[in-house]
Amino acid sequence: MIVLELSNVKSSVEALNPEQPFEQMHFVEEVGLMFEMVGLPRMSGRIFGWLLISNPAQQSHAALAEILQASKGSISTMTRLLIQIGLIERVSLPGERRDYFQIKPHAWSQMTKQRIAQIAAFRQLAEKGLTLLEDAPPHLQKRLQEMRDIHAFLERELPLLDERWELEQRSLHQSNPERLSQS
Amino acid sequence: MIVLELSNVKSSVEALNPEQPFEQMHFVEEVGLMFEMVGLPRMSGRIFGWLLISNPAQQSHAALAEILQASKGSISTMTRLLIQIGLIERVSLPGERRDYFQIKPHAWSQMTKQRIAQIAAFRQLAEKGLTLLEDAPPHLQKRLQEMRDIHAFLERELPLLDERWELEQRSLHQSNPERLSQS
DNA sequence: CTGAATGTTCAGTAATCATTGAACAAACTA
DNA sequence: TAGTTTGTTCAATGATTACTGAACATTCAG
Repeated sequence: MIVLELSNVKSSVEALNPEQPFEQMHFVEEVGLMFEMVGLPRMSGRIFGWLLISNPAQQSHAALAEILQASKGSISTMTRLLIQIGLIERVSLPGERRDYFQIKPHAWSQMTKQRIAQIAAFRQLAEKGLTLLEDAPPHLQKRLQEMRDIHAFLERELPLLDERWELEQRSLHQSNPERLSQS
Repeated sequence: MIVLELSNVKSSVEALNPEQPFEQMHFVEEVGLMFEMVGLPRMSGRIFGWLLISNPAQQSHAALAEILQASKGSISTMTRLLIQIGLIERVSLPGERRDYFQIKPHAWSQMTKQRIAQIAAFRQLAEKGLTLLEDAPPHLQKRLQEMRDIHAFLERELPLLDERWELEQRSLHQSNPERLSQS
């Protein structure tokens, strides 16, 4: 007879108000759907969604599998993906064998960088198209010129926008240093 | 015995330099792959890609099916999708029964608008998550606050960026009025 | 060493999504 | 009216992708 000890794994959900878990899982599902809309696997979105609201912020491999009702394999693959695209990170506590995952601070500027890369790819495609039309009448070239120009514009401007965001954030945290983390 | 009259349909490709078609179809495939990366059906990308380089810029239903080796059904569904998301438009010539499609001018600011809508959805999700954590310690809320704040920032700034683009374009075309379409 | 705990990899499957092709509809011609 | 052209819809197929679960590592404890 085998008795599994799961108490440590369940606590994260059951320690809460019994009304909460349902809403939490609903949130997790919604993040899953959003990720799917952006072209990422739904399960990667579920993991990310849970890490956004979990307590504590660090969650183990096993805890994720238990709460999201997913196989170990799935968790392993999807956390690898999320780490690779810069949205979460692995944290290992000293003296602990198991790994934990958490949302990576500034995960979002990582996403912005990816978007910029995509925009660059679109600009390059437009340029490739223009070389195909180099002998064509100008009115036929216009379509691709517009595509190239707007992507070049965004490629130039989005990094500046990101920089401005970083600056705003930094100055905000200076005038308000760590007040949030006391309570 | 049935004889199909296809000559009118083939002309669009065969009228060109015999080296070109291969490169053209390569371009079309690349656009297809890009669309797939962004989460849209590959065939919709092929149609869009061909409409970027086709001569004339307007292409009929039948011409698209022939050149892209796709079924009528596929073309019908995918053009509907592309019209719905604002990337192409249907043009009908007076006295002609068939419809033509072409790249919609300013297709790209349409795409920007969609991106902004997606960003708004992410911000709303973050807010929903924050209400789940309203009684949680502040350090747990930070993850979602960062998510909300950056998306609110982009939601505010991207429309301004788009406006600036429109302005730049308009002033460019005033100082250089239609010079491109003479040649 | 053996056994337990933790992760990863990968072959097989389940589910999803794009695409086809045939049936249908509408609009014009004769 | 019947026949032709043009386009749409939709059930069925094919292809792709996510996901599982079992086998395989690795590391620690005894």
